[in-house]
Amino acid sequence: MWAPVNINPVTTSRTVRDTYHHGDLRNALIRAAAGLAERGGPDAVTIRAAAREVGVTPTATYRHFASQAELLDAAKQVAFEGMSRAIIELLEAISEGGDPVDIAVRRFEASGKGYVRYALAEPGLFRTAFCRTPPGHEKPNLGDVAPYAMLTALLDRLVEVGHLDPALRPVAEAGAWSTVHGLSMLLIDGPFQRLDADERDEVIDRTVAMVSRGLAGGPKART
Amino acid sequence: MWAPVNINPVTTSRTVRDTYHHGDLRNALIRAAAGLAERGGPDAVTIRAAAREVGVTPTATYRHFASQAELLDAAKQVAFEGMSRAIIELLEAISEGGDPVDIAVRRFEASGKGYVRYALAEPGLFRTAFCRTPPGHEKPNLGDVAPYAMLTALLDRLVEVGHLDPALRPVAEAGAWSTVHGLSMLLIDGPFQRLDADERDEVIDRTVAMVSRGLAGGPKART
DNA sequence: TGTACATCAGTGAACGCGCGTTCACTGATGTAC
DNA sequence: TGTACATCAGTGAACGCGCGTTCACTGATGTAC
Repeated sequence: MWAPVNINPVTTSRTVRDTYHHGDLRNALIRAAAGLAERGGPDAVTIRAAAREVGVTPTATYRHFASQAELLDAAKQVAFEGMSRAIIELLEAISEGGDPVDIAVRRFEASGKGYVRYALAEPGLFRTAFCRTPPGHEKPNLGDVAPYAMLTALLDRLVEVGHLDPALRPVAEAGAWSTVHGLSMLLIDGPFQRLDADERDEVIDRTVAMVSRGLAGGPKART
Repeated sequence: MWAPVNINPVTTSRTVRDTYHHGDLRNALIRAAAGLAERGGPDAVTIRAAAREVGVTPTATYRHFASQAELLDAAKQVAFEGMSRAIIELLEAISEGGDPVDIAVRRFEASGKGYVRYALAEPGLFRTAFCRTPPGHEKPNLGDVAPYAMLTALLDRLVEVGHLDPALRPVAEAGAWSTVHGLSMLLIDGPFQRLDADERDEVIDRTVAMVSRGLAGGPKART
């Protein structure tokens, strides 16, 4: 089930430069930063390490990024993009046709599993995507976060199709996102990190199913 | 709803020592480490800062802790204890008597809200409780984590009382914990940190309710 | 087509910082006699 | 009750590290004439 798929094509090209001018330093630094994040998480994303990776003086970095925070932010963006790509990949694997409710639910569940799968496959990037942003630098708009927009669409579809009670629709994003996010964290850094592959799969399946049921509205539903 | 309660009595006593021998340096260092974690999260827990706080040489710390990792671990334990206390406090506020199903569900939901509440009240300690442990130093046994044992008991009770379908009982801990953990993370460091107090309360209430319904088993339950 | 020169993208040395950790030491404590 | 001495819990100086960031600079580039 969790076959290793090349989820994120971030390369760690350690290309040695042969000209004085690099030509594409900004992008090279972003790639290096992403590679550092992949291997060591957000703490590994430093100006000096990225410059070293690219084969350039730390000072050169300041032509392209005002500070370390900006470089980290770039890595963060790469991480988010990788996550979106991973989720979309799983979403698109769901065959169309058949019962629309079933399809909508399966697409929703696939997105959740894709989220967790990305976290397990790329823990460093996952941690980077969600590392603390210094106060004042947060993304102003929640809708700008791609996975959030994706989730909103999936939930809207669940309402259209009759699976999700409209009364339970408000802020349903929070519940769904929280669950897969928490599960990811607990699996990669928390108390669930010692689970073996089978236990992990069971936990993921049952947890995602729990969210599906919870959104549908239980028999003793309490709003 | 989220009235400020003194959840964690960790003091930051900056008591100046008047004897050469401290008398209780180990505990003083733990208290200092917890204070640092409270104010600055896990990254702020350093040997030097803790020693400074207590008014002692960094070297003195090594009489009581083999390394910085051990000091951090002590702070982590304090954080977990604080969390347990906060949750128990809310649990015990639920009046007994009346419909046992209702009580069991309300206790379960209170524990979830207590978890999130602690994260919001003490983000630094919360982050410390769940900060990455270097591989090989993880807690060996999940049952040793106090909140986990508490959660298990609450879920067992939900089965006894007939709210939770026994077929859905296995690994239900994972689903419940994941949701409140993810919600906490997204609220304190993630994309939900900009929500105002009302939005936040709505998100918490609806998300916890979603878990309750999901555990009970929805109309279109898919195991 | 050739050249002067402004602009741009890098270099290299240096700063100050806080960290974990080690070392040889010394002052305080308490116990055996 | 007094004292010698072992033990213990601290000190103080130092190490090497990697970091972010600044400075004056220089080599490469490309454009105007």
